[in-house]
Amino acid sequence: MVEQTDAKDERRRPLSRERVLRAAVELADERGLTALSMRKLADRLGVEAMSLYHHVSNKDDMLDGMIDLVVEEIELPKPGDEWRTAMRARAVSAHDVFARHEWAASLMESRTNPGHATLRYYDAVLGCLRRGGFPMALTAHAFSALDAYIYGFGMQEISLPFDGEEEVKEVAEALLEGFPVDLYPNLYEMIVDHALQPGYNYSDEFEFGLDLILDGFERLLVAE
Amino acid sequence: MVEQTDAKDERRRPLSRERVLRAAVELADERGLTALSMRKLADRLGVEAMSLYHHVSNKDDMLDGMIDLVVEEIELPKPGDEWRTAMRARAVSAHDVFARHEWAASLMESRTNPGHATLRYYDAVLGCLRRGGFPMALTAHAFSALDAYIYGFGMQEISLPFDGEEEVKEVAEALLEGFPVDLYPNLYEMIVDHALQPGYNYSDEFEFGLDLILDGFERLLVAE
DNA sequence: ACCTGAACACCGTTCAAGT
DNA sequence: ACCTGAACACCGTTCAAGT
Repeated sequence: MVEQTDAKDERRRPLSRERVLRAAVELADERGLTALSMRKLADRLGVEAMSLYHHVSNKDDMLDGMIDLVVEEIELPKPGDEWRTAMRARAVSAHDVFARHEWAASLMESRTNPGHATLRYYDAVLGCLRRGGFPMALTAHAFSALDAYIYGFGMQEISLPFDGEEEVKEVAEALLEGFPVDLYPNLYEMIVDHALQPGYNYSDEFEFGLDLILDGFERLLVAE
Repeated sequence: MVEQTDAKDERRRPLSRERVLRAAVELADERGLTALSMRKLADRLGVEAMSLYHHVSNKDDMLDGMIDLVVEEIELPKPGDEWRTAMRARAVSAHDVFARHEWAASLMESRTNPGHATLRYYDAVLGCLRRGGFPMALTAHAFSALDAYIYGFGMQEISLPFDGEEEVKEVAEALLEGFPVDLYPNLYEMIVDHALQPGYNYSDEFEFGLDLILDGFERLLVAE
């Protein structure tokens, strides 16, 4: 009579779209998007692959659903906050979310079927800028620039072959063995004299660029 | 004895890594990355799939090679040009290249094995900034911000379900049939009162954001 | 040296059949 | 209503065999 939630019971619970999507996100987080097959996902849910098709119409539909689940994690700009505070917070939050779900940034931009969470997110961002006094054209500029930057940075970051400050050094030092300094002198200088110096952390670059863009729009807004 | 270069002769020419990669880029351009399989590529080259493995070690290696071929098309910053002119030109060129090869931006950021063209491209960009008077830290900031923006914008753009001004309107108007205005009022306003107005062209947003970022770095540079 | 046929271990998806 | 077994048309890749 005690409530049981161990793995066996979990497996016995009936499938639902929600449960399928959550398991898919989990699998993609753990093993990457290429390891996410309908068959392996079914396996993890203790079910046959074909059963999944009762809850998602196909793999594309499933990917769309996964994206929407991830976007739900992004902190929406709070209606009371000043536009700059709110935009900064949502950008940092989006960046965190993309770091938690490394497969998401690239997938998000290649899908063309935004779900409810995505539409609500976009709407909230636009609303925040408009309430902050942005005219229509400037709102479009800011939306486009910030979004491009946030996704672009997220993708850049996950393509780096390391996590954290420690690992950077190991990887870089291995890579620099036999590095053709004469061919790429500026790259060499950047890595050795800057990126490998103590205190440098690539992920700090995100907020630097973000603030630079926000500064730019603030300047344009007061000039209107 | 006349030189013949029709399809049949083309097919009979021996395979080479170069020829495989060029055909792969062509196929991805025409039919998208998901349609690029080793088997279909072999077909197009008039050969069996297994023959490709004499020229690329596997599909990953092939993807790396394709990226490098595409990066080669990006105009390198000219050593004589002032940093801002050169950075603007290379950003616009990169943006053009990603528009020509829609599959490339997302693929580029997910690969971790940069080839010669990619390393040379990065090196040239860094060199341009350094020669322009950028201190090391600011060079890293500018490189990171510009790259994130360029790739991010490229991905955003290709995910839009239309090409050109005409088609925007058709797609948008179809989409707005039954659009839940009350749920997403700001999105609705943006689409109807701005994006669908004559003269609006999404791809113009690229240069707006680019100039804003370049402005920001110019300001920081003179303040140094 | 370069290409191939057959095979292996995978995919997504359909459909008729089971409970 | 929900799940499954068998099947289909695909994948990338290996390997021994052909020229």
